[in-house]
Amino acid sequence: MSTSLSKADRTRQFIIEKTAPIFNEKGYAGTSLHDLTHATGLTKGSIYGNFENKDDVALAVFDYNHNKVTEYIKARLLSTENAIERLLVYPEVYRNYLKIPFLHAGCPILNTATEADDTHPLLKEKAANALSFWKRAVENQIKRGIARAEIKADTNPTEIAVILISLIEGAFMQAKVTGRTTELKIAMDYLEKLIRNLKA
Amino acid sequence: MSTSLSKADRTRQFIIEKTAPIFNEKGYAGTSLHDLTHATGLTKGSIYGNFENKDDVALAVFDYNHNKVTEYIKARLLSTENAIERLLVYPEVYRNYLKIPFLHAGCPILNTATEADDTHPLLKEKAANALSFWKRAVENQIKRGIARAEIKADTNPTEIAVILISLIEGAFMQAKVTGRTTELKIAMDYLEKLIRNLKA
DNA sequence: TCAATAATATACCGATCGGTATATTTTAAA
DNA sequence: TTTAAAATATACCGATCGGTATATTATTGA
Repeated sequence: MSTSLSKADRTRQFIIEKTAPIFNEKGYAGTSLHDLTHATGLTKGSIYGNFENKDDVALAVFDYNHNKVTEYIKARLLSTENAIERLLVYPEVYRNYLKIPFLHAGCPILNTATEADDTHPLLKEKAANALSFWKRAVENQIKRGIARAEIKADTNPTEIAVILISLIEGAFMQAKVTGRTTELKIAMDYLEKLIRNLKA
Repeated sequence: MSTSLSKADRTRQFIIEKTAPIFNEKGYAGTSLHDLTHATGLTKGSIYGNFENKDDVALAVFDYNHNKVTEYIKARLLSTENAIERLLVYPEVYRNYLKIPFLHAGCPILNTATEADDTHPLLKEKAANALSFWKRAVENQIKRGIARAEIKADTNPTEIAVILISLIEGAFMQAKVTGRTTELKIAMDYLEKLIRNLKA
């Protein structure tokens, strides 16, 4: 065999990859089984042979979408050692979201959080965990920067992390709904200034 | 008659008021006709006698929800003449969103913008207009504050408006999905500092 | 190469979707 | 009080929803 994955594992992955953009675009309630069969070219029988139900697909898709963003950011973070430069990766990435295919339909965390908060406990929990993960990652970058004497010692890691996430998500939402990047650019410019001001 | 409104007008208003929280909670795609009949105690015939279709209800409900928030903010804005105090109304209101019934299910702009951006052009436009309206209102408060010499003359009204909106929406989303207000509090504390720093 | 088995397709289920034609009831002006 | 019109309820439509039992096909270890 050319791969160690079973046929089912490959089909499962295939379904996730093909339907990921749809869930991110239309949301959980807005995505139908027909959308899944149409996007994959498979039948319901095949989809239900690999997933328990629609929920099961949605949860796997969230992980996939979130992972894509995380990997993309991570690769850029590791391209520099400097803590300030690393923090600047965030505004840089989201400012250019139009150039990043899997961010076109929106931030998976934002989309999922907003739809699922009152309706879908499992998705809600996944979105909440993703946010915690993101916050901790930013906090750790700041702590590392303080330890390396690249960031002011009196910087509050949690505060900066929360501001960074809020600005990105809030501005991203505006960009998506207005169809222009004016506000996103303003917010990311401000965030960059704020980050540069952390320099020791 | 005790009111000048026709029966139909009153029923129409009744339907809007009763279904407003549901649309804000479940979203457009997640709200069914059954939800509407259940919430109102009316039948489909009655609802379709007063509205053209589900879209028509959703659009009217968005206006209603958005108007409620706007009126609430406006009343508090007018309680003070000072520009800084007026700007502080925004973090103060959203920080306490749990105490405000029609904000429990989330900010109607955020909810609508996130769901409708790729799926529902009319709702998307309404959300975009609401954002423009909000931005202009904040800008005008800042310009007024500069004219009254209460705010630094070199303040950029648009920049502050965008930061204010982004921080509120981004932090609000986090509060809704995590179920705690820690992040919202941090973001609103920061926003208050930022606003107080505008003082001339 | 050949079975056993795993994976996928077909055909169907009841429930619910948004929507409507028509009958009944309520409103309100004369 | 009567009556025409407006408002609401009833009963139904076809389409689509998520989901499943079973038949067919493809895979894979022996």
